[in-house]
Amino acid sequence: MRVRFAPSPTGFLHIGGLRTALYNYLLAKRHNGKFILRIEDTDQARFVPEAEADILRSLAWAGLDFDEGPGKEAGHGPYYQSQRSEVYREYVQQLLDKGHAYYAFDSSADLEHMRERLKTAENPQPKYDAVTRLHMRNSFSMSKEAVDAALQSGEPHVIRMALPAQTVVRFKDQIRGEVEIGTDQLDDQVLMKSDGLPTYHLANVVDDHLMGITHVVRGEEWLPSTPKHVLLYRFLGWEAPEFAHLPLILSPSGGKLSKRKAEEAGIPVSVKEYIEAGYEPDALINFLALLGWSPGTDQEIFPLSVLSSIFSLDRVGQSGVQFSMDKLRWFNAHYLRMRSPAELAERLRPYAADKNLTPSALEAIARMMQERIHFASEAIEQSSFLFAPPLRYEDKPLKKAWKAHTPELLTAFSDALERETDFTSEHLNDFLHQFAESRQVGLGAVMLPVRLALTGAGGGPSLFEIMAFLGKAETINRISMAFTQMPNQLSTGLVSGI
RNA sequence: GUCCAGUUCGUCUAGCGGUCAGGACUCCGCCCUUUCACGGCGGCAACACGGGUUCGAUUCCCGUACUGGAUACCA
Repeated sequence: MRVRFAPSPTGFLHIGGLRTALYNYLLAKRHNGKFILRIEDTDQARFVPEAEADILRSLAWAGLDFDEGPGKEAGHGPYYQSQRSEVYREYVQQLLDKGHAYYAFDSSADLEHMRERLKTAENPQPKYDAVTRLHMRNSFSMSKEAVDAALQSGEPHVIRMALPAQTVVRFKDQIRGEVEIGTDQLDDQVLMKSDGLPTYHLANVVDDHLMGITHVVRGEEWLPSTPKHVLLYRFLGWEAPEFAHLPLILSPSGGKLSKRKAEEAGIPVSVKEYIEAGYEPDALINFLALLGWSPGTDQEIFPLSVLSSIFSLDRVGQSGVQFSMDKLRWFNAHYLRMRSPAELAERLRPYAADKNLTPSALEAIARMMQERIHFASEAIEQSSFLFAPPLRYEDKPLKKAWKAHTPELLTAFSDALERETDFTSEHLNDFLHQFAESRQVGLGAVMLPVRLALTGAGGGPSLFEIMAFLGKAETINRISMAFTQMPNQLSTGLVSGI
């Protein structure tokens, strides 16, 4: 089995493109086949120079390594369509010779006029078809001599596919079953543009055949033009590959996930944005895998390696799917939690660049924040209390924490802490339990005010971990600050001295 | 307009003639916990509609509606 992902370098890799690449990759891996990358750069007008590098970078980030492609020649290259012009010329000549293609000299203005003239309410988009072509400037309407002369004089022209009239093209789609479309619904597709480059339709058929592609897995937007491709294979005397058209990713507001709609919904469209936002690649991959494919069981967590062994086309859905940031966020948090503290610490490092933290301090933060973050970046953002005393306390827990006996309790606690030498979280845990017991108070009576004094918030990581991280001096310092600031905030709503 | 696809909780989905229509995300409640979170338990919530076929349709067939895609010298 040989499959390919064939993006066009017209922009940053789209999230939907990544999913198409993923499904191709998984199918290849599942069957010990080859995953090929081909750059379809036949549109000079829309070419974006940095797009290819972005595609390569995005695929590598996601872990989708290709077996053949740019920089990985394997006898089927080149893998850039712009470098294969000779190849296309050869086959288009065959089509010309067999009468399955013809020259057309119409300018874009001519085409516009034709469409304008033939346009009616019932037929808003007139086709360049078996009837229309007789009234245009091409091999059908012109004499052989006139055509030759035009070619000789270098008149701009395209080569169009001569569609047979009144023919029903049937093909099997791996996901949708039998599909049939009549040629009366299609037009004489341009195969070779006036700039000498092929259109997608020609290039894709020629390349897929020459590269030995056995399964074409692509987006559903290609379904209606597949009959043209089937016909092309037939005209060229080739066996067509299997086709599988994936359901499209829809925006939550409906419609294809376009750049504009995605932005409105707060969904990044390009993979680049996910990389920059610090998403976990395995989380995105897992999410994308389940967006249109189902394993048939209740399991949802699948690393790429596992997906590679269980993926199959027959479990790909047929209907469009909406992208859900909520679900993706959940996957991201889940994968973050699956990391070891050391691994997570490495993920956090870029976000703590300005903090000058030791590896063990970073790992301590990783442990404290692991279960309460959805993104790596949040660990540092949400633990600012580790680096500076609170500017104010949360009102609700403060009211709950500040009782009549609290000052006295905190004083005693602070004094006892002063005498401690072992400031590990394990020991602090024992210490605090003993303290509460000796004072005949519940744990909460002392822990809530202390937590508030240290972090300013009613919730958060283990108090003992926090104390251990801050160290003895800072812990005691923040508790003593609380003596004046807590009553102050309670009576005036403001914190003094800050 | 025409053609091609599609339609199960808000979302992703399981289901392939007989199920209390299952799971996940979101939301809500309870438990665990010093707190928050994680986790556990529980709850809200779906077969687009109308005809057939059948003893019986979410499941098969036909139609309608709706949704999406295509209709370029773009992919």
